[in-house]
Amino acid sequence: MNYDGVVKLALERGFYFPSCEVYGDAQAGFWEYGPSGVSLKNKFVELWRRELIRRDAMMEIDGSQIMSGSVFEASGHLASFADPITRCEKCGLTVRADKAIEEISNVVIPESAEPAEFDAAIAENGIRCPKCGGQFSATERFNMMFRVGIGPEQKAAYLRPETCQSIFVDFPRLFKSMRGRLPVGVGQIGKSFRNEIAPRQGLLRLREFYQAEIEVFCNPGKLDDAPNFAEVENTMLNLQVADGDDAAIQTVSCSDAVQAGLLPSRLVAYYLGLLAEFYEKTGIDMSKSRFRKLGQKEKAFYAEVAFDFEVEVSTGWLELVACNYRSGHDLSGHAKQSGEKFEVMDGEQKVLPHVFEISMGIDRSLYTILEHSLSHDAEHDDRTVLSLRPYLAPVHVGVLSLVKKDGLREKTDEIYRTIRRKCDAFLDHSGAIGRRYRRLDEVGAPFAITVDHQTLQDQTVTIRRRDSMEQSRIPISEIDGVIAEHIAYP
RNA sequence: GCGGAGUUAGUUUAGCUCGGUAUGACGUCAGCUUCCCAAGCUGAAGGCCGCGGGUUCGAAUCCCGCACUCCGCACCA
Repeated sequence: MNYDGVVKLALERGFYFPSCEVYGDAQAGFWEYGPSGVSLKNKFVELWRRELIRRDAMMEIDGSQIMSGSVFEASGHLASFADPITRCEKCGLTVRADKAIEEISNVVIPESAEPAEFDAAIAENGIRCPKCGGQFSATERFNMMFRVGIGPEQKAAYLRPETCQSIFVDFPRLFKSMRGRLPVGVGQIGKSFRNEIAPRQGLLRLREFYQAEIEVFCNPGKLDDAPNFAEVENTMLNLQVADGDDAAIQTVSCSDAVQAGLLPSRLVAYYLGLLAEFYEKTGIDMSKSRFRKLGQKEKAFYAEVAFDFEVEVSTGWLELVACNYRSGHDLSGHAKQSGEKFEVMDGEQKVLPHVFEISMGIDRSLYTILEHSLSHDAEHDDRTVLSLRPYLAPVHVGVLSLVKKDGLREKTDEIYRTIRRKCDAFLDHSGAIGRRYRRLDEVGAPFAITVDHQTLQDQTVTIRRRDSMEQSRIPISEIDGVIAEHIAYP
């Protein structure tokens, strides 16, 4: 399916839609999830918990979305998260000062330089607007963090631009109170906020978005220990280590990737393996995925080695997860800024842990799942089918009466009441039976149970499968078990 | 943020050139049919035509501004 097809489904079936849409002053980059979207998201998050948090015995926290200025001084976001920008006074073209200077005159000025240095370089090299030849204005810093004022004095604080800072700040307490031992992962699901210049493409580029982040704290001297590495040694990864979008992608096992030096350590390979196994279970087409090694210029300011997990969708390659080896950047920054001690004991050794991060975009992941799962079934009147994995389906089972009269409605209601607390069931009496099946196909419901006249005689119902459209009869007493078995997480 | 295209019911769409408050389809709801795979019959609801201003006796239609959506550039910590 393509982008427009997913958006149409999202609007028609309550997956997601623009925020504040009834008002003219609604801002771009804000979308909300409807009932189907929330149900899908909750199930996705549960899968993430199972496959990453619980599987690796990580801790999960839930931190504040508003954090103090010191946090972002220490993290480097106040300095590095702000782009130096300048604007053409004639045509209004806005460019990054450092990039424009480098492209036009080959003079390299670090991104973190003072605005006056950019202005000086622009004047010295006679740099003018590449589009219209106009004069550039004085360079300013545009920070992508949303600033908020706390209390009557409006003290400065910020909406977090990534969830992980609470994990770093909380690390000393977590390690002590939860009896941590290296390596240890700490995860968090939550919202992050970035003042994007041009948000676009719905869930793919938001100003307010969900992240599922994991920070693995490890002893930098023991990056090849990875105690559970054997679990993923045969897990296959699509790796793209050379520069360039079209560079070759090699499909190798985690252990081969380490041996061949494609990945820097067993620790990194282990977590990429877990991540690949997780995404396999979301139903995303893994043959359209890659772990792309980022070049020096693409990496975030805090990253030493970075791999993006990307998936091909109709609009191109889409980054779903950033995997960054952040080294000691964060903990040493917070240690210095706060005066708190962030070193911990690893056996007999006192170490400042390094951090390997798995920073997942939930909204983008959900979009990708929808796009890869949505199709038209040409063999059956072009029916629209959302072939979600059963455990991710917003509705697990539709409960239908073949017809409403002769007591079938009442019998159907009774069955619905008994199963609705055990799974996501949807009751429907109205319209032709075939239309109700098709409607369930569109929200991805893997099963439909239909009550007919035979039900009243022998206490059996038909169960219809979304993908094969096959039907079979089962006793009412077995509905619970059959549904539970098929919607269980893998 | 720059340039381009667009915005009409839940979705999709006609009407805009040549101003007179809007068309069809799908969907939804109620009833009939009682039929196990959409598009059968009857009926209904749903739009101040993105928002604001201007021109006009009168604006979906013409003009201006803004917002949003998509595409290209830039941006993506």
